[in-house]
Amino acid sequence: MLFLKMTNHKIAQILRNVAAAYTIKNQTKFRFQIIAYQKAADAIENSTTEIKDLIKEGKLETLPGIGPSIKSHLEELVKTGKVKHFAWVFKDIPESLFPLLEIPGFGPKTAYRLVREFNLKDPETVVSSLENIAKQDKIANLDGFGDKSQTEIITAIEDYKAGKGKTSRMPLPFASGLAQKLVDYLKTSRDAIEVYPLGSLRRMVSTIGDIDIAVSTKNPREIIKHFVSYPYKERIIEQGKETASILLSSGRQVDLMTQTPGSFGSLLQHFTGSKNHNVHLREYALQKKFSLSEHGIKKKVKNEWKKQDIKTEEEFYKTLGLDWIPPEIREDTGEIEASLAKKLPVLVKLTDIKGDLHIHSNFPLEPSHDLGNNTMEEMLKKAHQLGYEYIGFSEHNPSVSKHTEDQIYTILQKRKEKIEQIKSSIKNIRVINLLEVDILSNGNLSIDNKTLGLLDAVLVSIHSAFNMNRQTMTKRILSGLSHPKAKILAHPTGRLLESRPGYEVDFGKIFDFCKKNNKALEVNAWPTRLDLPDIIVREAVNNDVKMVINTDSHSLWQMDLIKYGVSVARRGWAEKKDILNTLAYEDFIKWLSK
DNA sequence: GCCGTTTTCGGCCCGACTGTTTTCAGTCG
Repeated sequence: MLFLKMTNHKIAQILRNVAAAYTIKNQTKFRFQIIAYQKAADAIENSTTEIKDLIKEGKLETLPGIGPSIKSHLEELVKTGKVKHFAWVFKDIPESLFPLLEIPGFGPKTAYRLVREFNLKDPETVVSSLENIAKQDKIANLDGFGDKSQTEIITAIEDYKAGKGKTSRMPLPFASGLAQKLVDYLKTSRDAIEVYPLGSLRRMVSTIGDIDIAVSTKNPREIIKHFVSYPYKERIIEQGKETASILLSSGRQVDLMTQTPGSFGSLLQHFTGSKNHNVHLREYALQKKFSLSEHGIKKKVKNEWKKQDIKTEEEFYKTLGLDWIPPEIREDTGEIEASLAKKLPVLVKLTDIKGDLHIHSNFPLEPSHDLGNNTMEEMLKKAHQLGYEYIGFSEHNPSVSKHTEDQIYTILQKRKEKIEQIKSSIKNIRVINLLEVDILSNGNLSIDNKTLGLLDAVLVSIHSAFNMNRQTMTKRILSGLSHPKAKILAHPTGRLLESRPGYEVDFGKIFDFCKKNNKALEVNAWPTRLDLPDIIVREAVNNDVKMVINTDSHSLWQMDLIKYGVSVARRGWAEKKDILNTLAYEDFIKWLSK
């Protein structure tokens, strides 16, 4: 039955389509329903639990933005595969309209107008058909359209088909590098006083769509002229008096906003987002007779709005009676309430990290997965430079198919001798003898007890047979994790950003087990993993489950990526106490041997 | 249609930019 396979993403999409359909039906009459359905879609997209499981557990209404009405519609959807009320909303709305909404510049009104005008009915071909129609010069003479909008439609569709613009997201470190180039370029202008990357980059979101940059200046005209002359731009998307957007030849979009130094605090706050954070903040502010924007804070005095310039972000929040909120948690998931109550978390910091426990050296232990590129000595030197107290080597276990148990024992015995020798010669950093061990599909660890005895502890992880159902996978992981030597579950969801969704696991059960048995979950800092995902980190924190932040480094330079793991932990509201590798060596070892 | 540190009723963010318009609708974030 089809509906059983309905993912959260799919359900969110249906709700967004409902909002779009309401917009076409009567935007004024349904304006609050439109907002409500969009909010509900956001909540479902961000939920870590499948909607059908939430329904089973009777917890659907715990999602913010889901009330009695949408709840009953979703129950109907999951039970029967369709919803009476939605059928009514979608009546007279051609299905072919929805693919067009994926294209930048197309909203419900434009899309509806065009599919009706040209009688486009097939969702599969609507985009190409419309492109042809535009190229045949048939749009420009419609009422409300013109040559320019026709050209824009062609460009937008071509970009969309080529995957340019807002159609894909890039890993955070890649976006940081790209943004830095823009920042450096903008700083070459005399008129640029301060330049910062903001938006999802500043909030350290795992993947970034477009790059947002703010400039403090007394001369926005010059800054914008300079910006749109960026040598690596493909074209200018828009260019106004205080903002502009360009498309890079790499297909990425960059948005620029400017503000005078005296009001720069307001722009920092506005352009950092998130959108939901800002909307909530503005609603809260209204109660206090404040109106917020990127230009400043207006206060209502005797029925007249009086504008106040805001220089810094701290001042912005303070004016509203709030503590400054770290950008990483500005997602409208309780941070405004926490700030108001003076109960914001003290988030873990990069400098709190005292060691990295997931390091692959090039010690030749003939693994079935990849070996590292540097010697143990080189990696220790790097760890010392990073200010660490300790490091754990955790290469993959030797290949099971290519060795006998005795051979594996011998390899790891040699490795242990090597580590002992290093311990006696290198004194400025402590070494822990770990290993990354596969959990086989039957739940057993891939090496035997005798060999495990050579090690201080192991990280366990899934590297095969990903396609198990939730129950079996959960059982498999708990079985592997139940070995006394297994202390850390590495990259717990197995996801690869933008390419693999990760296997299905019941994290409720994993949390219970970890808490009861002193196990930890890894926050893997590898840029395309960032696994645990931030929203699951948040649940782990709420369940008092401990974590470690590791890089999974296979080369020296990768050890610097730890900051991205820290940012994931921060986005999950993790404090120092939640992260075990903030402990001093003695305390960490004490936990490891518990 | 949702929600609550004025509220279970009566609210619901704010502004830039563009194109096609002579004052605004649509889209975006």
